[in-house]
Amino acid sequence: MRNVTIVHVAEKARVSVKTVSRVVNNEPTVTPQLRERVQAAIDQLGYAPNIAARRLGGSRSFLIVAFNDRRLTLENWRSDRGNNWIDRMQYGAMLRCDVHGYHLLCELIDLESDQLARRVQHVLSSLRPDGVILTPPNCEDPTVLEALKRAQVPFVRMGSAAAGPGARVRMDDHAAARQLTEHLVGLGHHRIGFVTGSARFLASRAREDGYRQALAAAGLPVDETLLVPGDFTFEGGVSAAEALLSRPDRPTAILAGNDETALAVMHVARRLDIAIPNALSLATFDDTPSVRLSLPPLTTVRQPVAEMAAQAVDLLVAAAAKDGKLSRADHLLPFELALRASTAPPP
Amino acid sequence: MRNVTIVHVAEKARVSVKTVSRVVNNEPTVTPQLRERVQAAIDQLGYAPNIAARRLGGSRSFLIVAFNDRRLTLENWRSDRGNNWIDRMQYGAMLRCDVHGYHLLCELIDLESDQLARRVQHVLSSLRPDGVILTPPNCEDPTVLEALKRAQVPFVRMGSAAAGPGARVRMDDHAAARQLTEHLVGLGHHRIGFVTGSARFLASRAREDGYRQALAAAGLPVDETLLVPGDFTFEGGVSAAEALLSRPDRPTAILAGNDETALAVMHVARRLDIAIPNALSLATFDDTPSVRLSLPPLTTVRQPVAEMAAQAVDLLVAAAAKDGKLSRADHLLPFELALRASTAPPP
DNA sequence: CGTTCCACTGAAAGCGATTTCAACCGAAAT
DNA sequence: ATTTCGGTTGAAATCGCTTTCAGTGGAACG
Repeated sequence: MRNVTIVHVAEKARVSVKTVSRVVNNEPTVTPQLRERVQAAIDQLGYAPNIAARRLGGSRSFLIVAFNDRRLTLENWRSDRGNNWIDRMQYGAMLRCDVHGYHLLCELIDLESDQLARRVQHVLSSLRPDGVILTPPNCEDPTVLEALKRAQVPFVRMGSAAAGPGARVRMDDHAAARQLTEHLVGLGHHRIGFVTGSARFLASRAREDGYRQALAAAGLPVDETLLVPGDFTFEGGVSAAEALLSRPDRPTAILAGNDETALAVMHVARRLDIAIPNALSLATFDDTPSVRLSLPPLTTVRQPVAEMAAQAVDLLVAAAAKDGKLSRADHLLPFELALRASTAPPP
Repeated sequence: MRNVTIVHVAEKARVSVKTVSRVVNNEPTVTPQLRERVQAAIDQLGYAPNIAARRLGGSRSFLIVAFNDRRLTLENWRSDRGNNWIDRMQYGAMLRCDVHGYHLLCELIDLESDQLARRVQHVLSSLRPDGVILTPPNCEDPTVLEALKRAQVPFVRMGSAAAGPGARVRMDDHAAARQLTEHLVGLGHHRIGFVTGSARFLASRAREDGYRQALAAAGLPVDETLLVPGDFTFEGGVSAAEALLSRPDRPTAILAGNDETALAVMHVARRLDIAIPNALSLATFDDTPSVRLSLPPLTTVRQPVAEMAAQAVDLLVAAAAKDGKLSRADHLLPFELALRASTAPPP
């Protein structure tokens, strides 16, 4: 019973090794009759193809590598309230890997290490995965991207709007901003401030566009003075919030470009004694834990992490099955609105 | 530069393939001079041995599989407050894998599935890992254990005191109970109740022993009537707590056999209007999130999950390097006391 | 000085799949 | 009736490493 190989199956089914291989790989040119006989032998013997041999003989490894940042991972479980991005990514990826007969291999990398390029290259060359999944912050790291490109391994960047090599899978920032704005409009808000994100990121533009579009669709004018540039940092958020909230005709609601910015807005509001959500509604993006656990918890957009990972796996597997080339496409996935206590009708 | 194999290294270093292999595997019988020449070639070429070929040619696969329960995983990240056992396990395991040149492969299994045995067997026979790490609740599942035993793959059960095949790595329940009791004694408690755990589990006995030993060491008498049997369930905890707390000479502190029991004690205390920690101190084991987030948060023992995983990897790698046999040893690791608001000096 | 032995190095045979390519067979075409 | 062809099947080479075993040279020994 131990060590059942393709040869055993072939003997039992009285066919050649190659025919068994055809059945296992679902190749079309096998007569139904033979296929059935072979399948029966496989089932009876409990045969499962050896992945190492498959990799060595063929062109695929049936392996997908996910690089996780070591510091982030450590921070996550240390803090007891870390975001669960990695878990959700793994879960989604594993489920799809399973379906495709693939396996997910998680590797820790340290973006701060001077051995980073070497490390990535070693992992790739010893594992020779069919594809790599990158999550923030790895998917923005030039060293990692360069190493992947040099190794010519297909990869998907998850949850990052940054331009660059490899395919991208992320949520639809435009639609997210639109829906968040619609939510505020639906509550009765007319004057909605927007602390925009850093212009370097595509996501910022998309979010601003979504905001404008939602207002236009609601027949509301866009007051350009309510659009204040932020830069995704707390400090930037503070100045922007001060500008918005110290005006006599201050907005009744604010959309923050990201979570960090939102926390800054909360900070300023508290200082100015503006109650959230009674005097000011606040909504933001990303749904990091700090925002979920803040007082009050903030209304945000929740990224479909598991779904993104699933899609990433699908893309990589499809590429491997074809020619090992992955198009540089940009895939947008629907997201989830987390309506929480920070948004309410205007005063 | 692409696809550097051992042959290329051998040619560059002007030695045989076998010698390169010896250097890579750190075999002793290579002269320092040769070793250096080979190592230089390896570094210059950026060579990393192909894991698939290594597995196929040799007896090791350099792979360790960790089985995670699908439902638990899903529940964890859905609930937004799941315990981070899995993350911590992965982190610890990965770090050690890295050191040994191994790779960690996480696989989801569904304990409820009727395909469970098949699934486990398939994973093992296609991956042929050098070892398997089992976490609760997988490490108690007879189907999984049976499949592992039949496949003759070494495995480590983490965090479970249950007897059975495979090696175990867990915390020292005896010492944990002792320290928890000492903590209570240190606060000034003399009458400390103990709702013991289910007698089926070795951990229960160990905890009870630790409790007794701590009392003895402090020169306190053991009042046998303060030891009430629980069974690790909420209901069992309720009856035990009622028995303890309705006495006129009720204890000023209670040690609960596990977290579930502790929650039951809290429940009863609240009903009887006994304030924690003012009128009653409460401490427990396991540190599941429910206990961390309860009001007040409970003093507990925190399992050294990452360290246990690291040890598990070390054991498996050592076994693979030797003869592929893993002794059935039981390894105890030090733990961490989480002193929280549920324990205070007696009234 | 020849033999034995040890320490080191290398040649060749797998490991279990895929890939390539040749062989086969019956049906359609000539 | 023979050739041709498309669709199936199988034989053998191959992937990159380890394992096994044979060989080589020099020190130690009689």
